[in-house]
Amino acid sequence: MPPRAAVQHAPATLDAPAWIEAAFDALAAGGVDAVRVDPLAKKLGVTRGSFYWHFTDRAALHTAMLKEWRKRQSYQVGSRIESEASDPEERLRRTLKLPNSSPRAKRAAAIEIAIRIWARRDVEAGKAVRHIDRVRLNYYAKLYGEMGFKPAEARKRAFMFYAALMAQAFITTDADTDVSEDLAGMLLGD
Amino acid sequence: MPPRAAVQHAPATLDAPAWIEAAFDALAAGGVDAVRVDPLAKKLGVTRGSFYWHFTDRAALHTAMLKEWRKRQSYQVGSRIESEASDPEERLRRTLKLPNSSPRAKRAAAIEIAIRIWARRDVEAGKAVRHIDRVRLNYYAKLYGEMGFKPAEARKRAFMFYAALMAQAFITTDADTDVSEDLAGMLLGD
DNA sequence: GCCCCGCCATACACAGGTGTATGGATACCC
DNA sequence: GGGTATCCATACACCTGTGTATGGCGGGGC
Repeated sequence: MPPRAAVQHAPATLDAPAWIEAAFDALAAGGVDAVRVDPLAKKLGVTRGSFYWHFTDRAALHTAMLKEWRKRQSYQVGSRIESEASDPEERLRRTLKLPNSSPRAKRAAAIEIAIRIWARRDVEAGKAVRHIDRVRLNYYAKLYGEMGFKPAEARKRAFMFYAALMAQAFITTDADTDVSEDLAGMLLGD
Repeated sequence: MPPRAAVQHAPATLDAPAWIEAAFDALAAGGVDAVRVDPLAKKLGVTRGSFYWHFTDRAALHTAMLKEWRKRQSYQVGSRIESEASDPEERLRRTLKLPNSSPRAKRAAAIEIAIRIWARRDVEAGKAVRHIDRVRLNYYAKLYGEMGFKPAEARKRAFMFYAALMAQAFITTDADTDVSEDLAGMLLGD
């Protein structure tokens, strides 16, 4: 037997979550169209026989990914920020810094972009995105509310905040200058 | 001969720009991977023979698209806004409304998203995006400068402005509520 | 020790896209 | 009105990916 290609810590047996994780990598790298069974199998060092055991379909993998993404609610809502920080302003400030922090966050941002363009043609992906957007905007608005803003103003500021957060992932600043400080200054006051 | 499929005003002879336009449609709909020769040919009512006459390659089409996109600088810089409006504030205000205006703008936004995710794996696309971001940020900063802000502050505000502009295309608000008014209020003052 | 079951490999048929080679049609030139 | 250049159709070989059917291999229960 040909030795199974050297992959990181390939567990003796491959489960569905492992496939989903690899699928997210492919998604981040090349969009939905890049999450294909055969390439994934090669990267995982197995054949498609494994895949079609855990999933009925390529579409099944896609829906599983969306379900998983919804569950994690990707970026940050209800994450450790919620537990670590106390006052709303500090929470927002930390949230704003996330995109520039870990490579894990960069991966999450890439996944986010991919899902958003995916949502243009897939109904389920669209539902997931709308759902997450609602959840996040409500959360930010809640925090701004706790800071003393009236509901209408809080919602506006929440949108601006969300916009600034996402823009850090989308806009390619020349150097990798960290603009989160400036953004915090404008959105939260110095 | 089978009658050439009924396509809108199909010119008797198909030139390279026509292929590129169709390619942009495909790009907006499904990303780079969706801009394929055979489907394009079918949609245009011709065979791939036509394509391979105008282009050497699929890659050649891609680079031609990037070149064209750079030329138009997509969204708005130096567009009719520049010629119609006089003062910088009014220019920014109009720019902010663009995403919610015409279906043409929506198409441009879709193309924009597609190119941005494309830029994650393609070097040339990455260069194009960085270039455009630089151009736009400089332009917005220039306008803010004309409004009286000092360079550093102008650059910060330019980023916020750009963020808000892009977010309108990326964030799916519940209804299609036009938030451009609120954004203008926060970014430009009421 | 046998059997069954979870997990994967192998092999097949098929669909769709790429690129090339070559021929055909049409218009234009003079 | 024959020749040439432009533009596209047709046909071919090839590759990549999908889904299915079937076989093989190991380990746990008893």
